[in-house]
Amino acid sequence: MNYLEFKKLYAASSREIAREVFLQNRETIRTKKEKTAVDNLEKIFNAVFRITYKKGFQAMSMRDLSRETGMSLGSLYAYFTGKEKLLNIIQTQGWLIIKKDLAKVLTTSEDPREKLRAVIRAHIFLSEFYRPWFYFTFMEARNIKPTKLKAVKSMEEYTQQILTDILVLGETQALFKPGNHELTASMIKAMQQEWYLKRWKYRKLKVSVDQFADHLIDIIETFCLVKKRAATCK
Amino acid sequence: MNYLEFKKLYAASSREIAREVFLQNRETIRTKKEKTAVDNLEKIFNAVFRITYKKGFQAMSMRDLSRETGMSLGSLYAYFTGKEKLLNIIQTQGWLIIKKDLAKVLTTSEDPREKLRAVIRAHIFLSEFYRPWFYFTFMEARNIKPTKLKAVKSMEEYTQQILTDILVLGETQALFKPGNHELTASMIKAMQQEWYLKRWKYRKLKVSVDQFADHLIDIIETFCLVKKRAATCK
DNA sequence: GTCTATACACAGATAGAC
DNA sequence: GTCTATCTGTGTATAGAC
Repeated sequence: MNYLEFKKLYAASSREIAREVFLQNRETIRTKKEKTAVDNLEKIFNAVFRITYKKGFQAMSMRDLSRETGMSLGSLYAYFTGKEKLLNIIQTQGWLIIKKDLAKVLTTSEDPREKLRAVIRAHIFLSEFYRPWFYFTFMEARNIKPTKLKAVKSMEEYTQQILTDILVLGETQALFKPGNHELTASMIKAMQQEWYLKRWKYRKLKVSVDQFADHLIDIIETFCLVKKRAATCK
Repeated sequence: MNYLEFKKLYAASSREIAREVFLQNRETIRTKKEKTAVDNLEKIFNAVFRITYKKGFQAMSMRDLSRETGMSLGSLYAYFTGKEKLLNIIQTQGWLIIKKDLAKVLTTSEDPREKLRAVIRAHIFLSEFYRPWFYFTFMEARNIKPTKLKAVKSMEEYTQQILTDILVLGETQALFKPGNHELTASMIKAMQQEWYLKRWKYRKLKVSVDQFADHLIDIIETFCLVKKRAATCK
């Protein structure tokens, strides 16, 4: 499956996320009319991503956000009780998106080789589609209060566990070589992250998301599969 | 070469870095006595790393820094003209360290296979030794003024170019398979970065820096080398 | 060379008009 | 539902005593 096909099948739109945030925060959002609220939430999130990409969340002032959205300070505070709550909403929602879509992918195949390919691709494609959400969640992870911090680390652990499990399953079926699967899973995650952390680099190199995913899968399959046609170091 | 041997041969001490900063900023540092200045600079850098690891540079106040170093606000300003200058000093110095030590490694061997291993290991070992500097430089890269931004991107490009050149050289000698070497070099960089960005994960998995480097080299050699003994997916 | 006390700007947040 | 005007805390930075 390539990126275009994936996009059609799995990804919710940016607007649907805003709608979900609205539904889950109805009691604190002062604007009750759905269309207005969802419109504004979408505007707010996009503005946050634009500003924080350049200087980070802490350095973004509410006045910056007011300017970028075209909304007044007072209006902004109708949508969240404070700056910290806004941070919280974005981080929580980001994690929910990933988890939901990854779960769908997991059920697609029984063959560990297929499964591995599907999960690696899905994660990269999701991070492409929701790049601002992924980038933000990674870069602002430090600002999470200790109470919520556990949830973020376990998200890293959750996605890594999925990969490790597939590698272990493949070994029991004699499809994958034995080895330190946890470490290999970590390396896969590192390469996946590269895609959304250094997007500017790949734009410059003119590497598409499909090429990137194929290359990563090629490296991992050459390393893990018991037999494999001679791969090129492409 | 393992980490212990590397450490003895290449790495400057944390104190020597502070001394170099002192020498390069003599005109702006108000404290003229070398020992006092270097002592305090070392204390300041360590405090900055401890604080910003948890909450980032923007969120660190000068009062935080005063508390952590045990120095007063007034004293701190004797060492840099402002918070922004402090950021600048750390980022510049971090880059100088890496460049100098990497250059030394490059001259060690003529065989591309040896060279590739040496460069990959050296980068990981340096990032282990100077972990706070690497972590800080990566995470605070966004806060650099556009005038200095070019230097940071070219640092990423510089280290990547070294890897690409080795892969291309190896291909011309029929030691490495043909392929998209630039993309492979990117993937190597991504995995190297993983080591200093997610140190907590490897502490938990009880993976040493030597194991990590070996695993990364194993993956890349399995993918790139023309012939290779059957590798385990360890 | 280092400290305390303080100036001054700007942040987050809210009250109340429209 | 959105705006403007404003409160209050905290930030960076400095002046001047010791």
